[in-house]
Amino acid sequence: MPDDPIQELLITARRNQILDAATHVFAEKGFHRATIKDIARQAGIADGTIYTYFASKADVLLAILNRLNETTEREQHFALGSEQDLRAFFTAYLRQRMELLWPNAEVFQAVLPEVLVNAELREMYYQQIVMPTVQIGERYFQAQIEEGQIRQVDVPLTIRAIGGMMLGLLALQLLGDQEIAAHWEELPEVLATLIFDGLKLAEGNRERGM
Amino acid sequence: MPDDPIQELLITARRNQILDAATHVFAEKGFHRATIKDIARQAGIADGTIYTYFASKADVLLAILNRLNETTEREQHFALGSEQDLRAFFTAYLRQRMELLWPNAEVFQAVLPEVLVNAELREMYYQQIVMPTVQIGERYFQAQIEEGQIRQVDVPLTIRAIGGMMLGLLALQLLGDQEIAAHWEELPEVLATLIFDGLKLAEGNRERGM
Amino acid sequence: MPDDPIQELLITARRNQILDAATHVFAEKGFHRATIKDIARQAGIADGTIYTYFASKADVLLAILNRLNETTEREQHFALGSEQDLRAFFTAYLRQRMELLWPNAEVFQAVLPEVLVNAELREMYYQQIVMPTVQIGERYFQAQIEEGQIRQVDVPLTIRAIGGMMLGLLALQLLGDQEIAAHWEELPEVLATLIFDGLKLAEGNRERGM
Amino acid sequence: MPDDPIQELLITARRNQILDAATHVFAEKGFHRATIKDIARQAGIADGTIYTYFASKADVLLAILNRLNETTEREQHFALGSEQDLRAFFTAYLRQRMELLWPNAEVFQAVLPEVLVNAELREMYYQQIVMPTVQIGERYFQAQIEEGQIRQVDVPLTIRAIGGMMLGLLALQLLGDQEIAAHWEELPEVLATLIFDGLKLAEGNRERGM
DNA sequence: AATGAATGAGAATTCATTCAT
DNA sequence: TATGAATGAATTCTCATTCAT
Repeated sequence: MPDDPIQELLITARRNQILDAATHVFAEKGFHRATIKDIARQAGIADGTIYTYFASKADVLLAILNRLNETTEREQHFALGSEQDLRAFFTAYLRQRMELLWPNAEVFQAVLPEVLVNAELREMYYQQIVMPTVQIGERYFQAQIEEGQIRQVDVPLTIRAIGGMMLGLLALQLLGDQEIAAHWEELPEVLATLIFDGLKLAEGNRERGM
Repeated sequence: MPDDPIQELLITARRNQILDAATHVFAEKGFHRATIKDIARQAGIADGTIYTYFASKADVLLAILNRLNETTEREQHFALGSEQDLRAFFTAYLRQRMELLWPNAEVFQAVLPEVLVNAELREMYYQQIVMPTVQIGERYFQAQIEEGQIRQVDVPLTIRAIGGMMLGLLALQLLGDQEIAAHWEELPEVLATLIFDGLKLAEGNRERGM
Repeated sequence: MPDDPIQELLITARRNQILDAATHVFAEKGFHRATIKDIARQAGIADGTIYTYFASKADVLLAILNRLNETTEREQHFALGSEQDLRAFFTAYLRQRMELLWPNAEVFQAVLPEVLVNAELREMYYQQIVMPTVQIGERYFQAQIEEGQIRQVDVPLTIRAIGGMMLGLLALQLLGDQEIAAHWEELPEVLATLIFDGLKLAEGNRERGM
Repeated sequence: MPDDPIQELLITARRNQILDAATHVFAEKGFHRATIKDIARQAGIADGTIYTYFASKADVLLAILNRLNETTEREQHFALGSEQDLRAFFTAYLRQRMELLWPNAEVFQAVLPEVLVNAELREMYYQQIVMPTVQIGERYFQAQIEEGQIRQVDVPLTIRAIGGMMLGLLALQLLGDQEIAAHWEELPEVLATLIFDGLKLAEGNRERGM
């Protein structure tokens, strides 16, 4: 009975149905303003049913976070360093990062505000989502520096700057910025150029004011 | 009574006392978990007194946001472009941005989560705080490009990338990142270099692997 | 189907299985804190199955009460007055009363609290369990008095005093009294002496202070 | 402010108002069936007000128990052993016990069922109410035996038998027994005679069948 | 008959807000 | 103006009961 694979499937499906509904409602109203009734209605089930699958409202948020964690882990496995052209690689890397963040924008909107405010969730989010991502980047950057592909930089701070930039851009979009929303396809290119080439004029152009 | 300047002063002082208390409590527990009782106790006054100065709990948050807005406006007026060396200017600019954000970290922690979740506040925050800052940056970048000081870039996205980076770094720190907290003095330098020079090797170093 | 004796047996067995489980759980947690799930788990069946045998949770308690009633009735039929020695008779009588009460202590703990609080159950318990027992005692005492075996007493109150004593001692034990639990074997003797001889000194001992 | 004697008085009065209401409602419906709304309505206040004075519904019950404890303690101080005639003393003693129990019948009905079912309350009730009463009795009985006033008996069990008798008679009345309710004035006399003289015929009457 | 997921009524509790003092 | 007790609407969660499988 407990290991009946069909049961298992039904349970997983129902859990996901609830998590989808909760993500939507949390993103719309925030964790606290969203009521169990809201989530149940959105999921098309009765209030009580939620408690068959989750211990509490907080547990629902936790499960959303865990699902995000799984997604993050899965998508983290991409072929780093297979590119020849470093700028092209950066573009690809940033595009992949964005393709992880943007489609999950609703999830972040649902989860971030509460994470920022709840010490326990904060710790969990930082350990399970932020840190692993940061570490992958650090390892890769260190390798690139050692291979002489990129300039000597303060790796930890630089990685955080780049990661923070992605997170910050997402936040600006969540805050209602239309520019980012309208041009997000171009963002990887723009960011890659910014990060790789910097703002300063190319060597040859300096005198010519271009 | 209404125009008595001493009265006015007392009222402002009491309002600020309450806002300070509320900022602290909101940052610690979040807007919803923080109760009027918490704020009153922190401010050393009675619950009811808060309602002499603010119409509602939401109004207290709004007032925190407005006070932040005033701070932002005041500090926004800095002498742009007075620097000769552009990298030095960037360092100074980023340092000034950070000096606006970091000491107000508690305010942001108090305000951001709720702003991300409340459409009305979001609109207000975006119009009054994000947009003005972005526009100042846009105007300045445009000027620099036209003067041939920096490379041709997509100004709106680049500005947002840089602003987002600051916001994102703040967010990472709020999420508990120790690296940023420990090295925030060095951040302006590191970021200025990253943004101005990029990651790619300096021209002369390319073959030598440095 | 309805009169199939094997069916009947199965049904009775299942009902008793549920009643045993419920008695245990009610005694442990009380009627209200005990859930249908608790009872079902204790009985090793599914929640819903209970409703095949009982109309409601209250009905389960009622059935426990009725089963207690049957037990009481059955054990009530003992040979009164067959003893010669009246003190020996009393000892035997009290021992028999206690042997009815003590092994059913769990049942009383399950049932009493709710009976004390529920007018309907109270009425039922009083009519079906208390009254019959009291009446048997009254009839017997009356006979003893008429036969000149015991002193003239207020029969109804005396009977209630003795019955109450048994009930009260059980209650004290349920409340956690170790003395009673440790010495219940001696109780019939002690009580018989108390009730039959009283506390006062035997005639011959009065002067000698013993 | 915290030690303002008028405030203190108001608080005590309001607490007692709530405890009176709760006692009534608990006695009528039992702890679990009684809702906070019931208690509030009975007390003529709003639901929430109860939580200004008590931490929870369980805390209200606890407070009823503590108030009972205070009453018990206060009334326990009576002049034991001042009587000459032992039978008269017993009558007085039992009357005093009953005058403690009977007017508080509602309190017992409110409290006993839950006490019987809740391990924590049980422990508390036993330690604070049952044990002190038992110990006073034990000490007194021991003294009487040593003075040669009463027969050698098993003191602990005898005391419990007498105390249990009182408790059991109260229980029988709570169960709806009319006989006890109608004759409770006579009970001390009847019980004193029963306990002191026992049921057996007075010496001289044995042969004459009286 | 047995199961146990789903239901939704009901209860305890919280807390923003009011208002008499 | 300041106070804080009182209010009661709103919310989370529980659990007896139902019913499709």
